[in-house]
Amino acid sequence: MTSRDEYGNVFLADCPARLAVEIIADKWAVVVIYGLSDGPLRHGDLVTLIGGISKKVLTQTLRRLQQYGLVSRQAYAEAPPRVEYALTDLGRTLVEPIAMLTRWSEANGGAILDAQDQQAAHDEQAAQADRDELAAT
Amino acid sequence: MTSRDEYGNVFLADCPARLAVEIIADKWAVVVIYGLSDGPLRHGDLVTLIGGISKKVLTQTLRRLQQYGLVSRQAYAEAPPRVEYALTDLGRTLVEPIAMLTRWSEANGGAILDAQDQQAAHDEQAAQADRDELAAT
DNA sequence: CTGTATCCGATTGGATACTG
DNA sequence: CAGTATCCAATCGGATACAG
Repeated sequence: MTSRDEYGNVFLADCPARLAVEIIADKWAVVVIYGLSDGPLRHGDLVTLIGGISKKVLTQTLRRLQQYGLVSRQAYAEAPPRVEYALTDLGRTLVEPIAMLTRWSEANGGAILDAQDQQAAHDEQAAQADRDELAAT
Repeated sequence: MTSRDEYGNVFLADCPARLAVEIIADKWAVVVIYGLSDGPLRHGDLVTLIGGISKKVLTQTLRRLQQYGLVSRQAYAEAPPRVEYALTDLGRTLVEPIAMLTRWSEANGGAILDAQDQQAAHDEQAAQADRDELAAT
């Protein structure tokens, strides 16, 4: 019994622990869930709220989240049409884990940017070394 | 000041809160970090530990995590060559949020599968209704 | 063993225009 | 407003072969 088993084998493709990965391994799914965490929103509201997402992709994302039972869709028979999306009870249980990730981001975002800068500097240094080595031949 | 601002605007593309999303929104990155959480591993070990990942993609993922300063790479000048990957201090701070997600998966995996089944049944019902409607014309 | 390089099919996502 | 359909470019990821 290795410690890996305690974690529930994230590594096997059919393992339930991969479900969360499947869901949140989608840039937009996370943002959409987060955007709905304050309450129901309409399709157009989400488009404007979330920067850089297209209608098509938003719809796709919402459909997927519906499939998972994380988001519910309520259409009103009005003119003009109105459709509201909201988190289900199940979906709301995901808000806290996601919030934890954004908190991590806020806490460590600076460190990551620094690491990227250092990495870039290191790469540049290595590239310079390569050029020197090449020139020496 | 809306409650959204408290969360730090996950919605703007240049917001630091999106960093975690950028990192996590990669199926393999999560699994790799999780795989390294018990200690350093070699490239080949990771390939066999993680089911379904190719050498190429593993290398790409490791490079990206290096860029973020989450993973360190230690090469030993031996024959045969040996390379070990390990989480950095920064990388280790991500283990707990990720573990939280897998715990969520284990707790709610069943509910999601149920929701998918219900959704499938609902879709089938709707498809049947469509066929009926079509037949009535 | 640890990568890199190349080819190539599959999938993604954006723009646009159109329906209800 | 909400959503679909279509086209199209770009990226992803797997397989294979090759290099250090």
